[in-house]
Amino acid sequence: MIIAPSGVVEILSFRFFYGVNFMFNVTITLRDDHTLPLYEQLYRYFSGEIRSGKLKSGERLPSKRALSEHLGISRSTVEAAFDLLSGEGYVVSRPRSGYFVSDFSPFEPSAHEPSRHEEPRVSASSEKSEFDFSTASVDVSLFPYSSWAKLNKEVVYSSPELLQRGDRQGDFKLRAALCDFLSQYRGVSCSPEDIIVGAGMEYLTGLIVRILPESSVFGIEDPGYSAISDTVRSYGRELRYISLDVNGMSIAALRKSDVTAAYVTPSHQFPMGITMPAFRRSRLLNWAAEAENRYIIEDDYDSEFRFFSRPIPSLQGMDVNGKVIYMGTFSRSLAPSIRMAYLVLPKKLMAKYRALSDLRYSTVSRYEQAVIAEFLRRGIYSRYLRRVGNLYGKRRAALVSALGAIDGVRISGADGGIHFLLTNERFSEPELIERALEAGISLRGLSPYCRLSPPLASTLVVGYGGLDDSIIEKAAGLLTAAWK
Amino acid sequence: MIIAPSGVVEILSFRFFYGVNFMFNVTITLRDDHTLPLYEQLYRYFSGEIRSGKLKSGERLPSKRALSEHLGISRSTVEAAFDLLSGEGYVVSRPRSGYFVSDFSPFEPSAHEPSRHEEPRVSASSEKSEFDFSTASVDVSLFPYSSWAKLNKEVVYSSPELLQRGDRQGDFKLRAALCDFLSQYRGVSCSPEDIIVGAGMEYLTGLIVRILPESSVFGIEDPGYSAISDTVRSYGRELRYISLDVNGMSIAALRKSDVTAAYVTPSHQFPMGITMPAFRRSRLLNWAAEAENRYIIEDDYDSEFRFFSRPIPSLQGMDVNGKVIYMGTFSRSLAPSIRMAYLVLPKKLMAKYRALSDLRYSTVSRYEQAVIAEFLRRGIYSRYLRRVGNLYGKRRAALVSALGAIDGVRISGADGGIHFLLTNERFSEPELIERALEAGISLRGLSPYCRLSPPLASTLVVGYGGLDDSIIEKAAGLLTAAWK
DNA sequence: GGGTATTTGTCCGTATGTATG
DNA sequence: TCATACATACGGACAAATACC
Repeated sequence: MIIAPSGVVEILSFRFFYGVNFMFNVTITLRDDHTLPLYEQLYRYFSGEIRSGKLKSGERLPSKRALSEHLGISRSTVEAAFDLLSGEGYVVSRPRSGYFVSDFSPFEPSAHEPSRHEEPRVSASSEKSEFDFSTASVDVSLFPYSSWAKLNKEVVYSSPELLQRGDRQGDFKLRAALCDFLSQYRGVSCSPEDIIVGAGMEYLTGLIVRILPESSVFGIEDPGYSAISDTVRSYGRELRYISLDVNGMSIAALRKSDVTAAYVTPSHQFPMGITMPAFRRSRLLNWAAEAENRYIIEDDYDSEFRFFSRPIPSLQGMDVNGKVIYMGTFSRSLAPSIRMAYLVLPKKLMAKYRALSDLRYSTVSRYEQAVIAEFLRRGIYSRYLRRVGNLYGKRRAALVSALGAIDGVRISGADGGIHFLLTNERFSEPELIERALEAGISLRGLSPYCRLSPPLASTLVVGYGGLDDSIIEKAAGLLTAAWK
Repeated sequence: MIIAPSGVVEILSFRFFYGVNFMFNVTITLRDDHTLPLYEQLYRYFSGEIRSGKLKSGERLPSKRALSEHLGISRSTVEAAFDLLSGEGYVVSRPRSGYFVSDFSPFEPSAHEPSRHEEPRVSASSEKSEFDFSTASVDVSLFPYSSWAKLNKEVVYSSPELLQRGDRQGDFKLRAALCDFLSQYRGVSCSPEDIIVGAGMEYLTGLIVRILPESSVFGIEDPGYSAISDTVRSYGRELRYISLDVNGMSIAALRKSDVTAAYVTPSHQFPMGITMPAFRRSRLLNWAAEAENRYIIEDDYDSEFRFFSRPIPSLQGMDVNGKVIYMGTFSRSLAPSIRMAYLVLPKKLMAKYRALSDLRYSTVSRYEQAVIAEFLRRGIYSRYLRRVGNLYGKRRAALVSALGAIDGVRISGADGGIHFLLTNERFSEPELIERALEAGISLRGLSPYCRLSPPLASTLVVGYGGLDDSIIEKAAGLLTAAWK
């Protein structure tokens, strides 16, 4: 403790933990004339906190040891204060356990300030109506909880090494497993060195924007939607909208633009649901090969779920010129809360990534990396994908048949992914939405994803990832009535 | 004590328990004229009891506390009596045990020492023969594996909701728990709304750079080291080096510069180990308050571990003008592989964060967020911090005493954190390093952290977070020889 | 679930300062 | 100045409760 020269007031401020991890931040003012003994000050502090309701009944006080250590005073001093408190009924001692604020509050009823942090009411995003046709929702009812929990446990006890800093690109084991998986299921050709694991797609798109030359001009699909457009804007880079034709991004439109980085979702284009055919893919690759600074960003969105046609190998796998940045995520296939996504970078760009000196650590917990790696290695992930794919397939079939039966309704883009387009030319898009809403069903139109006029009029984007199977018939009935 | 009106004799009768449940029944007669001092009366009483054989040899007297309390007199009074008794051989004191009636042989072969030799603590990675003096290493041997695994399991099964997309700032529960923790533990004043949880310090520094005005000029400590310098450069922002004085970042130097965002580590400056005193803190805050666009970035580096001086509440807590960005991390306190850090933003900057539309999702797994939240809520985290702090404290003490004993060596900046400075002016800094290296010990000098010449010549930065306790003596021996 | 290390209230002796005659 | 009584503060030892593995 610091005692200042005579007359001077010295401020001691200190902190400590207590009980369910509370910490006080107390300021004790000690005068060199010892106006108030330490234990008295302590006593006053605590009794005040208790009276004011900041320390609520049942809460634990810090242990005498912890308190004395953190304050740098003797345990007995603390003990004296605690004795006073317990003598006056503020606290009760539970031997070898702690001091707890008394149950009854014999003191002023205290204008209790229980304004502990109130959890904000569900925001619009997490608000779940009965009919969830959002394209962002995914079904997690099949999530392999027990495998996850079991692997977690295994992993935690596996090696203390996993507590240490890991590779900034992601743990090698994970990247190796991912490599195998991608090569086998997505025709991606890469080695673990080419992979970067990061905390979600958004993080990785930021990385891409930083890695590509500053002069890059990003081209995104129109209609389309991707976090990358926001990212590009956030970083002050140029952005162009490239129109689609039936096979995906129009090469003609791309050539007419000054775009150097084309962002595409060839697997199951959002929102049109187009799967880019092989010949278009090769034309796209040709475009990229024509200039040094041209790149393709392949977002392998929703590639995990296909129902009819065989999955088409990734653009990345067809590329021989190191022009494709491949990206995928576990957030959509496994669960949105899993913040893990991956990039496969061409060697040249990987060199630029390595030069980014501010990225020295992975953004993903190594435990979670290890769990996912085992998921991949043991085939749990692919089994899970099959099961969920099945579920989605059945749901899609039920939904397509139910909605397709409505007069005037046509379905398209439904051969994969977890959304499709619904067209009903009897009404305009706003009318469709409005009438559905009156029936209690919230639907989204195609226009919001379009810069130019939508390629399909009177069309809605229907997501069924989060839809409850049991209400499909009901929803179809309601919509039939609404659109009559 | 009751003093009766003059002349009247007052009888105090009392009884108390002691030892193996013995009970005295004593009567003391006190006269108001104080014919005999209390201690004298007590002395007479006990000596009489002993002589008369009522108190037999080996029996224990009541403790001074118990006696004084039950008699309503001061412990010193009892003590005076006991001193007399023991001075005259009636009783012997067995320290920390009690007073015992002597047997007639005046001495007892003093109570056996239980010989409590310290078992050398075997750290988990004890087989490492390396001398790890890196400042980046931390000790994870005490990591609460089972709590972690258990909570993980709990959390996985707790609610399917945790699989869904979470709040981009981090789950509310975590932020609330963090809020409580920071407020109590670090004197940070904030509400959950002010907090952003992200995938590590590096990610968050990137965020800060993006949130602050583009015209910002960042000032970092010299000597110093922070990911933010790389980040600032990566984003093409301006960077200045601000010199330190003994109290941390020099306000004079800061004022001379055009810096608008001052990055500081007030808790335990790296590498100098300076803890910024309160008056410097308030001057820094004043600097920030003087202009609209000025901000302080408070990196609460190594605040978790302090050994001597009392922790000083955070700058953020002292700030009333919304000028401080507070940042902390679990990576260093819990384990490097845990990729979770947090920002506390002033309202104004939080608004700018919310406007960043490319950041729609949290970068941290919700499972891990939930686990950490429970860690905080249940006090596991604070207990863990205490335990690790203890470990570091002991290691620091051993290391300081071992290295400090080397001729010419001075230690500084060792009152907290997990590194300190070692100065040995017998050699130049390169010589110190070279000679240590020849002895097989890799050490780092102060200069690499300095833009200008180091404030201390012949100085090394010694980290001991990852050091094996068992080799401290050996290392000290080697260094003694190397620096002879 | 059982064993061990740590934490914790409790009790203890001790040292020093101070007010009051 | 001294004796008396009290006030304040310190840290060791112990056993039960608890955390951790």
